[in-house]
Amino acid sequence: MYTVNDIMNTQFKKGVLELCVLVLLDRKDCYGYEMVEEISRNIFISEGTIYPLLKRLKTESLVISYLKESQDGPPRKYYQITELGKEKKEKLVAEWNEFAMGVNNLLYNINNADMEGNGDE
Amino acid sequence: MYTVNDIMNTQFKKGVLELCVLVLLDRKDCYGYEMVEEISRNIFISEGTIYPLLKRLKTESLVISYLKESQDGPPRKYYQITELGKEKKEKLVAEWNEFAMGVNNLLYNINNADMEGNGDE
DNA sequence: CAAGGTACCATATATTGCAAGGTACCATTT
DNA sequence: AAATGGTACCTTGCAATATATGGTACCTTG
Repeated sequence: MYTVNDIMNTQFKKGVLELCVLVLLDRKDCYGYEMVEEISRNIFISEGTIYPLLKRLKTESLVISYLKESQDGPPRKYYQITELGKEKKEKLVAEWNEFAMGVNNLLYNINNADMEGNGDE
Repeated sequence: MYTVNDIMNTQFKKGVLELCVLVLLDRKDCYGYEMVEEISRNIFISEGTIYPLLKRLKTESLVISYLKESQDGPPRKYYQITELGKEKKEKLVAEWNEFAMGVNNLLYNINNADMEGNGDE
């Protein structure tokens, strides 16, 4: 079921799954189980993680949900991203990019101390 | 003092700071306060974060420490990476790269469902 | 009707970053 | 000499979140 090795550092994921879910939902409506499968293609995720997350997103009005019958099992609860959710997504994407760049700078020893000549305190 | 905006998602950092510290120490011995300054050039980090982290790394024998006098203030506690620490660093770097790639795949909609034709369950 | 896949959910736990607060050294200023 | 501010260390309590675990229920197939 899970295609990515599960030894991946759990801590790395903190905060990123919210981003991943919002990105997926910005493409199309999805139900929880489906998102676990999608995300699992790239990073390991447990089923027990997605449902509390979706609940939180709904509480924060970043998504809404509706039920839909299924032939393969019980009814599916589809989630749809809201305008607020889209804004949040954009923000998270920007933060992620900045963050990932910062980490890579540190890993590759790119010292940008000189690049910020303006004392911005 | 802190050059990176502090609105960056706190959760993103989980687990990454350990990686950053080990990478810095793999280049040269550092003391805590110094590492906060170095890391802060790229991602925000609070002083209250580094000392418990260093303590943990020491407990896990990933680093050792020694004191050294300073003209600028109280004695500095320098940290030095161990062989075990270097192994851990390599592992974390690899995990980080895999993870960051996975997230980017999701963000850029690179569907690698076809790339793993072997049903490996 | 039993088994297994699909699909949902809740609870308890562990990890870890941060804020807040504290101690102490040193140089400069008043 | 006293006050100030920067350097440098540390601890405690809190908040956020991924996971394990366990549960319910639908549907198909043997």
